[in-house]
Order: sequence, then structure tokens, then C-alpha cells
Amino acid sequence: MGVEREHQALSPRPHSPNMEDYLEAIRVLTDEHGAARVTQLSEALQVSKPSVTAAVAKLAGEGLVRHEKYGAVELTRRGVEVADDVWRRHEALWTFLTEILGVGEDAAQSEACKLEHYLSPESSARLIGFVDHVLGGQPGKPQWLEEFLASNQLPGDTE
Amino acid sequence: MGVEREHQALSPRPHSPNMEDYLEAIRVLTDEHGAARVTQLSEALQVSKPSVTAAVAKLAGEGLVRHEKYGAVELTRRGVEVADDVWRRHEALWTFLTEILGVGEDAAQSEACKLEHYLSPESSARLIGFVDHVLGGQPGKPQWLEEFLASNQLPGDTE
DNA sequence: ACGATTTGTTAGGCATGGCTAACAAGAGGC
DNA sequence: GCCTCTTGTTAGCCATGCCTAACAAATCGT
Repeated sequence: MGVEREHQALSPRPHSPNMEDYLEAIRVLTDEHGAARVTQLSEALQVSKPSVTAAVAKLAGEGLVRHEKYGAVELTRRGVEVADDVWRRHEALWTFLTEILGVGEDAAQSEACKLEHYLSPESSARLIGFVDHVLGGQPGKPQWLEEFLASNQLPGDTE
Repeated sequence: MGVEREHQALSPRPHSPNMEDYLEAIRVLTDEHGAARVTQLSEALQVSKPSVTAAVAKLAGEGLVRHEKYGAVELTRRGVEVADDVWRRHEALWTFLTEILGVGEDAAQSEACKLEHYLSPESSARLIGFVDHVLGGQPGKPQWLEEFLASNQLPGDTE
């Protein structure tokens, strides 16, 4: 195995994992409740309200959200684009983890939230293609996948 | 899709991604050159030498490495365990990315370096099992995989 | 063995992104 | 209308992990 391990940058994503999390959460809350408030974000992301205020101010400075004092937080067009992009990676990972690896839904959810920030556009696209290729063709799952999933049911599988 | 997105903690790994990177790099350098020096770590991880000194001091404080001033850095037994654990996740990801998703080797390398810190033990185990189930049975790759990989060769595939 | 080069450390800062405590604005009950 | 409760903000602080500049130790050549 070619173990020459330089840590090269791999075109760093323009927004930090934390900021991507905020954008994604704003997107989800807006979809669910019509608006995203500071308190809801604070609960959803499990951070304090002052942390939310600060993050939102930062995102507003980058033109990704709009926020008038004491009001709701809204994504700008650019903010929506970023949030959707993160969300697509999230879904691809979630589906892969649950449907193909057989990870439990809650664990897959948490894990996708972490991994989504580090999946490159290329891998993202390939993963989506892979999931589709494996699950998209027939109604159920292919034989070999059923075999693999069955072979993993040994330990505490709390699905 | 059950979109109730609490950011729950998922038993956080005991060591930060950055510290895992240091441990992993020390492991690799020790294997390759017999020892890990500050300058080599600085180059391998693309950080300044003072940053390495600080990180190593921290790891020494946690009992993961040994380091006498101006000398080589060595992993303790516990350090080796952590480094090996990270390395296993790295390899599983690398193999999955290159052999199954068809990502180029360099991109896969960089990406595995990021993702490895966020893969849970469970997913890690399942991913390893998956890779083995898919590639381990026959000599080459299964038909369906060959098909998938072939269907991806359309765009600029700089392998 | 001593000067030059390489290697490593210390000191001092900076950015990110968390936190608590304290205060201010808005909303509802009466 | 006012009092209260909730919501949001400000101020100030902390940890992580990175940096540069400057200094100290080690190593090498002659």
C-alpha cells in the first residue's frame, strides 16, 4: 500500500463544518416550522443561544443568511445552495449506512452529520451513484447484499 | 425520511481528530524510518515545528507518546493501540473509496485522512466486512461492481 | 575543537467556536 | 398599561490548534 502520507489539502470546502451544520439546521427548521429561531437552532445543534447568535452573525456577514435582531433566521439564495449541498451528502451517507452497511438509523443519523462535511464532491457523486446502482435496479435488495446484511446480525443489533 | 435532527453526541472519540493525526503519522514514520522526528512530523502533517512540539507535549501528557527533549518521538503501548485503530479505519476507507467507488488514489488518500476520524467503531467494522464480502470472495470483482465502475468513466477521470 | 547548519524549543499571538452571567426586547395575562 | 416570562443579545472568558520570531541545543565539517 502506497504509504507516503503527505497531508495535502484537497481543495478545502469554503465553509467550516460548524457553519455547514448551522446552514443545514436552518434549512431543516425552516422546512419543518416555517422559520428558524435562535432557540430552536440552539436546541437542534445542542449549543448555547449566544453561540447561535454569534454563528448567525458570522453567516450573515458572509451573505449566507439574513437575520434582523430578535427575528427569524432565513437562508439567502446562496445559503440555500450550500445547505442543499450538505443535505445531499447527508442523505447519500445515511442511505449507504442504513441500507447497505446495515447500521442502525440513529447511529447512521449521527454519523452522517459528521461525515457529510468531509465527503468531496467527487466521492459524493460516486456514492450517490453507487447507492443507486445497488438499490435502484430491482425492487428489493440484490442477493449478495442480503447475504452480507444477514451475516452481520450476530451482535446486539438494536435496529 | 425521519428528519428529526438532534445533534446527539454518539460517544465522542476520546482523542481529537488532530491528535489522532499526530499519532497516526508517528506510527507511519516509525515504521518507515525507524523513528519519528519533529521535523518529519512537521512535513508529513504540513504544520510548523512549534505546532508539532506542542502537540507532542500534549500527547505525552496523556501517556500516548514518549519524548525526551531534542530526541525522537515514540508511541507508548496505548499510543500504538490508538494509532492502529485509526489506521485500520483509514485502510478500510481507502479500499472502499478506490476499489468500490472508483475514486482516484490520491483523492482517496486525502479523503480517508479526514473521514477516518469520524467513523464509529460499528460502522468501521461493518465497512470492513462489506469490503471483504464484496472483494474477498472471488479473484476479481463481481460483475455488478465492474458495471458500476464502467458506468462512471465518463467525466474527467484522472486516475 | 570550534564555527556553521540543522533541529527543536520557547514566547507570544491569532482565529474558531464553544461557554456563563447579566442585561434588553418582545409577547402574553390580567 | 403593566408585570412577568420567554427570547435574544452583549460582554467577557476558555480551549484547541495553528502561526512567526527568536533563541538554544545538537550535529557536522574541517
